[in-house]
Amino acid sequence: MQSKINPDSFGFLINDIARMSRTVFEQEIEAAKLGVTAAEARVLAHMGRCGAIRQHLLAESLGMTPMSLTGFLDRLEAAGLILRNVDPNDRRAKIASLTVPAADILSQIAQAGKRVEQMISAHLSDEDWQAFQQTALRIRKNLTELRGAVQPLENEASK
Amino acid sequence: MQSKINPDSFGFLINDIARMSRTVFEQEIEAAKLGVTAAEARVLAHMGRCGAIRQHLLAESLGMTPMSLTGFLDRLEAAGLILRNVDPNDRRAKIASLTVPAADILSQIAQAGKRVEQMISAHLSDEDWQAFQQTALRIRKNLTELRGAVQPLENEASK
DNA sequence: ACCATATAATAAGGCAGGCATATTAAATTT
DNA sequence: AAATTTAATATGCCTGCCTTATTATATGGT
Repeated sequence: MQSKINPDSFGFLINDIARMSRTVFEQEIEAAKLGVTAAEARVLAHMGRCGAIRQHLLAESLGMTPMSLTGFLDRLEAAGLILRNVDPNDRRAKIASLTVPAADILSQIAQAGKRVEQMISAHLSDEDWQAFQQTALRIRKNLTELRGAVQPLENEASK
Repeated sequence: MQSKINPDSFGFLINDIARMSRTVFEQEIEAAKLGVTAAEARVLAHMGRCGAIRQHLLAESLGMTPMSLTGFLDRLEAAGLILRNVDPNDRRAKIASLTVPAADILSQIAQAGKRVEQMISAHLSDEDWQAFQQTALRIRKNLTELRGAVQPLENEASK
């Protein structure tokens, strides 16, 4: 009846994997002297997929607040990897885009990612690995939907 | 040839899941008013599994530096959830152990974890879920071994 | 027995990845 | 034209983690 907790339960397990694989990934990136962190790489990767995009949309696609994204973009801009241009259709907005040098970085990030993937998937059959990724995609979808469905409070009540 | 990066690759995917599930977990814990963070909960969980243990061993089992652990233990001690006693066999060392009130917290953490697990595994068959966890365990093992095998540098060279 | 070295915890301080709140400028609605 | 909403940002905070000392104690070599 005392509900023994165990550190192999889902949350801890996923967390461990994320933490350790980020460490490995960052070591790879460090070794490649790219000068970006894993989180910054994630921003670049999304930008690579989306193309030029307004910041708030990019933030949404990354699942972070616009303010958090601002910090990343500040650093990436300082590193010459992205540009911020005023949106001609809405002068409040800025459109973030990758610079030419970013392409090379992006490709090296991808390679580092693949090396890490290989290390991580050692001793796993291809089927198991595929299945794992499929399930992971489904889980992320569940989580995304969960997040979308959370705010049924705080609309009413003032005024 | 241009090695298109995509944000569904392993690293980003795992990271997304970890981040989002930690958020959900923290919301659950917040709602339960336990007064601990997810990372603190992880420390408690490991302590629950290990029993009374020297700090540096606990840190190792958690994959963090002893100094990082010190901070966690400071907070947990202040919250009355753990004790630090001098090891009678080595007065430099301290042995961390759970207090009686921690048992209740631990059990509530476990319940919160289970609720999150249910949310996350929605729409998944039991087989898929089991397989996922098995693979995840294997992956963590790979990562742990990787970490163990990393430091073949920095011993020689001085003096 | 004494010294050198190694080890356990900790203090101090830093960095990254978030967040919430408030501000400013521009767009949109009325 | 005024009120409201929206896009980005400034400021300042928290948490998780690290590195580099520092202090106290153990331990091994001679």
